[in-house]
Parts: sequence; C-alpha cells; structure tokens
Amino acid sequence: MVSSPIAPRTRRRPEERRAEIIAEAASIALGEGLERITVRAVAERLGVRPGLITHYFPAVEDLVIAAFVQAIAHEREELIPAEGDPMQRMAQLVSRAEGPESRELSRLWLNARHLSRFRPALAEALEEQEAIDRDRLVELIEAAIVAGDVTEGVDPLAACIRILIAVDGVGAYANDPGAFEHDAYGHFVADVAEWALGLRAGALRRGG
Amino acid sequence: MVSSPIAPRTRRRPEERRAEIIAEAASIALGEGLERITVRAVAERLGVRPGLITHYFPAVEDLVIAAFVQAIAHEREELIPAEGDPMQRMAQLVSRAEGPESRELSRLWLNARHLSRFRPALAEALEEQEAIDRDRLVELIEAAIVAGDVTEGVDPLAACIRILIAVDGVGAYANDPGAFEHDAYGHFVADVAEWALGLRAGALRRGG
DNA sequence: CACGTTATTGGTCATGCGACCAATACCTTA
DNA sequence: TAAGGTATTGGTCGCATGACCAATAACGTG
Repeated sequence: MVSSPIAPRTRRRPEERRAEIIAEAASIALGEGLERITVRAVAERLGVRPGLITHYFPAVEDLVIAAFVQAIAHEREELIPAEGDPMQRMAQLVSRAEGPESRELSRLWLNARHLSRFRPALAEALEEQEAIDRDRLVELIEAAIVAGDVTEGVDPLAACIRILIAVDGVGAYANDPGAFEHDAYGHFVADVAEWALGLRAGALRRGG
Repeated sequence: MVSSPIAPRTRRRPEERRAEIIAEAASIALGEGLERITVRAVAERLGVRPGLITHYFPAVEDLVIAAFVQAIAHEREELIPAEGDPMQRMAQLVSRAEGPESRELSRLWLNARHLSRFRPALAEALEEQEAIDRDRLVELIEAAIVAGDVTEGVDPLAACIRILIAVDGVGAYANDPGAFEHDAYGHFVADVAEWALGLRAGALRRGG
C-alpha cells in the first residue's frame, strides 16, 4: 500500500547500462536535437540520477557523439538497403530521401553538420559516417553496373557523390515549416540520380 | 595623463545605435555563429554595457533574426549579381558557390537552417530570404533565355530550384574539416546548373 | 539657460548547464 | 557467508545565459 516515492536502486551490468544510456540519448538526438542531450534530460528519461550519466560519460560530448553515431547507423539500414535488386534498392533510396520518412534523419544530419563547427570530435565522427554511406552507395552503383542497369561509362564514385549531395541539398530544408511544393524539389534526388547514372528520365521517380 | 578606465558615456541617436548593434551581431553571426550572439558578447564588442543591448532588443531572439537577415542580405549582392551579362552572372554565382569565399555564408545558412528547428520566427525569416534568392535567380534565368543563352524550353523556376538545392547541398559540407576533393563535388553546382539549364557540358565550369 | 525625455549605466535574479565528490547499497566472488 | 569492488545516489560548485530594474547623465527643446 505504501508506494514509496523513491524508486528502488537497480544495479545493472556496465555495458548494459551504457548501451541503455546511448540508446536514450540517440532517441533524444532524433526527436529533439543533439543539444537537448543533457546529463539531466537523459537521467530523467531513464529514471536515474544525473550523476550516473556523468559516471559513464565524464564528458557529455562523448555521449553526444555516441548518440549521433548510433542514430545514424541505425537509420542507415532503411536508407541504403544492403540486399536486393540494385535498381530496386536505388529506387528505395531515392524514395526515402524524398519522402517525409527521412525528415527526422535529415534534421539530425543538419544538426550534426552545424554542431561540427564547434566540436572537432563530432566533425570527425560525422565524416566517418559520411564515408560509410559513400562506400555503401558506391557498392550499390557497381552492382547496378554489373547487373547491366547502368552503363559501364558511369563513374560509380562520381555518381555516388552527386546523389549524396542531392540528398543533403534536399535535406537542408528539413526544418522549413512551409510546404513548398514543386516537382523540381520533390523529385530532385530522383532527377539527379537519373542524370548521374545515365538513366532515362523518370526511371527512378516513384512508380517509374 | 590619468587615462580613466571608465569610458565616457556616448549617447547616440536610437536608429544609429540600433543599426550598430545589428551590424555587430551580424558580424558575430558570420564569424562565430548565431548562438554566439549574446547580450554580453555584443555589448563587449561595442564597448557598451549589456543592459543597453537589452534596451534595444528586449528579446535576444529578435536581434538574432535581424542579424541573420542583415548578414544574408549583405552577402547576397556578391552571390547573385544584379547587373551584367546573364551568363557571366550565372558563372559568377556558380564560381562563388563552389569556391572558398562562400564558406562563411554556407556556415551561416547551415546554422540558421538548424536553429529554425527551435525558433519559428527565425524559420519564417529564413524562408523569406530563400524566396528573395529564388526570385532573383529566376529573373536571372529569364534574362538568359531572352538573351538566347538558354533554350526557351527551360522552365526558369524549375531550373532555379535545382540550382539552389545544389548550392545548399554543397554548402552542407561547409563545416567538414577534411579536404575532400573530387570533381563531382568541386564542380557540382556548375554541373547541375548546366544540366538544369540545358547548356553544353563545361559551359559553366571555371574558365569554361 | 532650465527642463524633461530617454539613452545608458550598474547591479540583481533565476535558470540550466557540466563537472565534481563523498556516501551508500548492490552484486560478485573468494 | 563475509568482503571487496563499484554502480548509484544525493548534493554542491562555478559558469553563462536572458531578463529585469532603479539610478544617472547626455541631449534636444522650450
């Protein structure tokens, strides 16, 4: 009957607790932004005292970086599928990048890109994630060439870079409240991808 | 001989002082970032007491917005020239966007785009500036069509949007420390502009 | 030249942040 | 089962921020 206001102290294995903290921080990063990852905020969400967060991450910046990497790595699976028909994967990548599903992710990238201005360590982590995306997309394009969907004359890395810049360009507007609608905007990634890969116009547009 | 440590109190016309404050804040915005625009920072730079800044801007957010608009409007003159041969202007726009001169400006855009996530008023101001850029670039493209440099079949607004997204895409890497070099990146804006405007390949590359 | 307006000062207050630390209680292990 | 390691607590400290306010002094105006 006496529901004690003080929660019983639960002790966990360090790795487990650490993972839990990072996961919670990643959730904050995606939903509220990296600068909202605060010792107190993470602690409160976990029903834990702030000092515990400091215990695992003496410097908050390290937690922020870990959270960013975790969130990006997790979302990557859906953005750049690892298996399946090359052109289908490419179409899904384009569709995801242009659709509303990627809004949170774009916001996070924007967030991290800006914050990198002040935090060299975050900038470094960000570049690593960029490199992973690049490698993955290059592989995908090479697979498309092997499959005969893309002409041999296409330089995979050049096309990859163009597509990723297009994704970031569209993502730059992730925080714009106004619903600016125009085909040139709504299909930019598809159009650039078709152009970069030498595909016929409309090949990558939804349902194309 | 007694150089008094206390500066004499100088009283200025309100509009003048206000402009001075905004200019200083804009300088901070470009050089250090919008979040570094603080009552104390601006006051110190101007050799003035913090309370004075609050007197002119009871809410700091309004100063931040004014500084952003001022900085963007000021830099726009160099990015999108208002006069001259259309293709020369287009070439300058492309050159500026790809060159290191625009780094500070790209950082500021990135900064504002991210901050817009938390500040609706800033988001609104940002969209206004975007609209101005769009109008200006559309005019430029229309002039190029009239001059016969661009085919009539090109939709000015569609091409404008593509070019601006390309600019933002490249600008997204403004805070990346690593000197990532690749033609597809270094000439992205030129390539997209040529593609969007139906120009021959290389027409807008430097010295093209 | 006197007066009133207000630009400017100097100081205070509450808030949220990261960091630090000693005390405590849980778990493992010997 | 006793002991030791450490995960966890509870509390403090210094710092930077925005906002607020009364006192003061410069300037325009009658």
